[in-house]
Amino acid sequence: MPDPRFFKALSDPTRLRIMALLAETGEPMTVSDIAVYFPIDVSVVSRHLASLRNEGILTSQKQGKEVLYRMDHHFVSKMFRDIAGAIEICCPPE
Amino acid sequence: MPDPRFFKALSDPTRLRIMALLAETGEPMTVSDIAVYFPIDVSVVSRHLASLRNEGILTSQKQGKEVLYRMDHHFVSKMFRDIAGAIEICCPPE
DNA sequence: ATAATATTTGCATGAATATGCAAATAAAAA
DNA sequence: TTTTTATTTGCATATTCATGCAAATATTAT
Repeated sequence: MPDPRFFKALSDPTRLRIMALLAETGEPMTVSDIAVYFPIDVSVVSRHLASLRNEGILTSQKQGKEVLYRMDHHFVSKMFRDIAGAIEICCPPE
Repeated sequence: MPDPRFFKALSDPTRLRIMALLAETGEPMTVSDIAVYFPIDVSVVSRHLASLRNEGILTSQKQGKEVLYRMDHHFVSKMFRDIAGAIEICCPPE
């Protein structure tokens, strides 16, 4: 089982919608780009993005004055797939 | 993406260790059985189990004065596998 | 019926956290 | 350089939540 902080990062509605947004577009987005979709302050979005990055779920790349955030889909999909695999090993479907 | 409450249920260290315990043993356990492994009050364990059950992660079955909790591994593994699949569809590995 | 055991629930409390606003920092534009 | 733009950080606040303890509930044992 992964660190509970991985799940904690995904346990907030706004952060989960940020994930969905990044997954839909498939393209990296800046903090401001993302903030457009949410009725909260940009600083709060910035903090949410930092939370997700701290768990390895997102990566960031500075480009001029902007910061591009993108999903680390290799990491994330592997994480979920590994968890599913571990559960199926210990509790095989009869 | 699933409901953030699914991840929230897994975001607590104790609840995640309860999951690991149920996965290791592979057998249903009573509240008291589980509580032995944790330095917290039984009532707290009971609440953690209820949280996991509310999200469909665990199921419970009353047996006399005891309550048996078991992991719904079909539900849980499918959930994780579906998430991994969704990510791989929208962000295919190049 | 009474007592003992297992679980849940009510209540209080301290810690974590999501949020807004203002200030700080960084980088581009004028 | 001065000013705008993008992002982050400091601070205060309200809410959520994990926890302990005691009481309530449910079921079995005596």
